Order: sequence, then structure tokens, then C-alpha cells
Amino acid sequence: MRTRDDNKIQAIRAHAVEMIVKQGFDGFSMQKLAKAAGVSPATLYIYYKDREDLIMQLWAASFSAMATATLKNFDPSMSFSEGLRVQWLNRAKYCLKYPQEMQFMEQLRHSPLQEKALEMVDGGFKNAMYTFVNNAIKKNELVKVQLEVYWSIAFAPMYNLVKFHLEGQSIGGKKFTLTDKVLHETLALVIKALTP
Amino acid sequence: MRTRDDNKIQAIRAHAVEMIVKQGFDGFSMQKLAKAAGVSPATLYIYYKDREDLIMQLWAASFSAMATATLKNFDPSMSFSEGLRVQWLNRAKYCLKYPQEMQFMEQLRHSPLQEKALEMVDGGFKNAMYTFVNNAIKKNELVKVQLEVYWSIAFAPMYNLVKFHLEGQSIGGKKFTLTDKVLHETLALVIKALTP
DNA sequence: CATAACTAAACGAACATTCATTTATATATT
DNA sequence: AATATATAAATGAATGTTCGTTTAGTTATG
Repeated sequence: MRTRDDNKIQAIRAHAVEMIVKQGFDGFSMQKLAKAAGVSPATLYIYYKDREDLIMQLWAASFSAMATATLKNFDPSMSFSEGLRVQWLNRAKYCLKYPQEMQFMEQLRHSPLQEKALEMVDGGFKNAMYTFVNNAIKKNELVKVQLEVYWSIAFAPMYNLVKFHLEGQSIGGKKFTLTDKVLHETLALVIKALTP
Repeated sequence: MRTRDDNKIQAIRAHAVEMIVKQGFDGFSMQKLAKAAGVSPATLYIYYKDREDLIMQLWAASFSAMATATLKNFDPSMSFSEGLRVQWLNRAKYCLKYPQEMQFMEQLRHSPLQEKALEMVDGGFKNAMYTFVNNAIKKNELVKVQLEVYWSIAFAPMYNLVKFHLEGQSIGGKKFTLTDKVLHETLALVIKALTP
């Protein structure tokens, strides 16, 4: 039998993400993707059931890669501030290293597709987070707040800084670049907020 | 001459926002909107140059209403924590009161259309924010950080909480409702982070 | 009765998806 | 080592549908 051409699969993936980031979900079509990836439209339907399945599979792969990168060198037995630091910087660096994937995920996260994406998430990640937070509270290293408040204060500011950076500008067209210094400065403030 | 039917304009607006929130930008079409609003497709082109113009005008109106609501009872001479409190709660309450508008704006904000939307923003809002922040730093009521860091820590957590709330769930499908208590609790942590 | 508001019907283009074929290669047979 | 066979991979062209937008004409009111 004929062998599968991995370059094609890679090309499809890369061009799909790029097209969605640059033109949005409504600028993304199967026919345009096929042309961009140098492939027949019919080929897309070998790998993906339909348009939505393609998008969701793309997202699942991106999410999984990001989750793995976030937990690099992380150990649940770490102190709260050290554990948060590791996760926070891992994630920030990953976002800066793979901006397209990041912007694609952010776009999906704020679209109606997010609901379907959430259903695909394995509960392990949530439980790990939950345990980390609850242990930190028990050890009195983290203020006593709900998981959602913790998450919002811990990570939302970082995503927002990355967003400003990738757009190259922030409020009112002001130029902005996210430096290491700013990253650590912000992390320090986040830890200050969350420490009892 | 014939008089303009305001109900129609309102219906167009309302159905457009609802359609975009529920089905995303790629589920939103001029023909579907016309049918939903009980209007001929051609009528849409009396009020809007084209599809993109319609979306951008919708956004501009939403943004303007939100900006106005944010500054209600705000006075630049307020202390930093009091001024932030007023803006923060104004904005949060507004988001909870008009969830559709909010979700529409958030979706656009994370799509490629955001770039064009930014060009439309009047510089006054940015300058007011800039002055407020710089004065607060001068008075030593706010840690010395860039505008972007301030914004990210001050408002990104709130938007994230509202997002969790409107979805009815947060990380891993966990149920979540944003209460007044949680709102104030989070604000307190944000102020703690930003106070020298 | 002038004119802006509004519409029904239509336009070609682009859409997601499918169908009938062709192509390439791993393996079985000589 | 050479050839045949089976079959997954890949395709070009077509499907009917929906898209954004326009045109030619009707309706309502100052």
C-alpha cells in the first residue's frame, strides 16, 4: 500500500493555524487550506471528518503540547511560590516561542467553539491544579480563595501581557514589547497578591 | 419622505450580536441576519457599507457604551485604590448586566478584526488612563510599573472571572457563579498587588 | 408628489463535501 | 531478484448550497 506523506499532514496543520490566526475562523475555508497546503480538498477528509473536526483536532494537539510544556520541571511537592513560578514562566515562554499556536488557542477560547473544546479536556490537568492549590492553602502559602479566583489572578495577567506583546501594541496603539524583566516583575506582583 | 423604522435598526443590532455570540463570526451571515431581523438583505446595506462595516459599527457602539459605564462616578482626583475600585466594579457590573455585548466584544478582541477596531479608538480614553496611573505612581499609591503591567493585573483577572461566570463553568467543567463576595475579594487582592 | 426607506429576486463567487479514479508502495509469489 | 497483487493515499472535478452584494422596483410619509 501507498505510504502516508508526513510532510502533507504537517503542511495542513501549519497552514490551517496560520490561516485562522491571520484571517479568523470566517476567513478559513477547506478549499483555501487545501490550496495553501498544496493538497486536494478531498485529502483533508481523509484525515478529518469535517471542518469542525479539523479545527478541534488542531486545538487538542495545541492544548496538549502547551499543557506538557507548562509542567516541565514542575513538582507538586514544591512550595507554592516556586511551583507557580515554574508553571508561570514555562507557560509564558511557550507562548512567546509558539505565538501562532497561542493566538489560535486564544481565538478559539473566546469563540463559541470553546464549549466543545472544553468537553475534550481530560480531567487530570484540572485535578493536578486543584490539588496544588488546596495543598498550598493548607500550608498557608496561598490566600484562601476559590480555584477560579486563583487562576484568574495567577494567569490572566500573563496571557494579557503576551497578547499585548504579540500585537506589538497595547492600549490606544501604544508600542509594547514583553521583556524578561517585565515578565518577572509581573510575576512578583502576582505572587504578592496570592501570598497570605 | 418615508420615516426610518427604529425597531428595525434595533432588531438588526440585537440579532447580529446574538448571532455572533452564539455561532461565531463564521456562523454569522448577512442573509441569516436579514431573515432573523425580519428585514430584506438589501436593507442592511442602507445602514452599513458591507459586512465588516456592520461588525465594526456594532463594536464601536458597544465599546463606547462600556467606556461610558466604566467612568460613572469616577473622578481623576480620587485616590488610586478608590478610583480603581469604582472603575473595576463599574466594568464588572456592566459585563454582568450586558453579557451578550460583553461576549461579542471579547470575541472580536481575540480575532483578527481587533486590529481594525483598535484604529477606531479615540485617544482620550488612553490618555485618561495614562494620567490616572502616572499620578497614582507619583503619589506613591501605585507600584511603579508600565501601563501594560498595570492594566493586565488590574483588569485581566476580572474579565476572566466574568468569562468563567458567563460560561457557567471554569477549569475542567467545574460549575462557577460570580457572586458579589467573590468580586470584592478579588478586587482586594488586585489592590494588594498594585499597592506599594 | 418628491424622496428616503424598504424589498423581492437575482448575481457570480465561494463554500463544505463527495465521487470516481489514479498513484505509490508493502508484501506475496514466482 | 523480478514481478504481480492488494490497498491505503491522494486526487481533479463536480455536487448543491450558501455567501455577500446589487439591481430594479415598490411603499410610505414629509
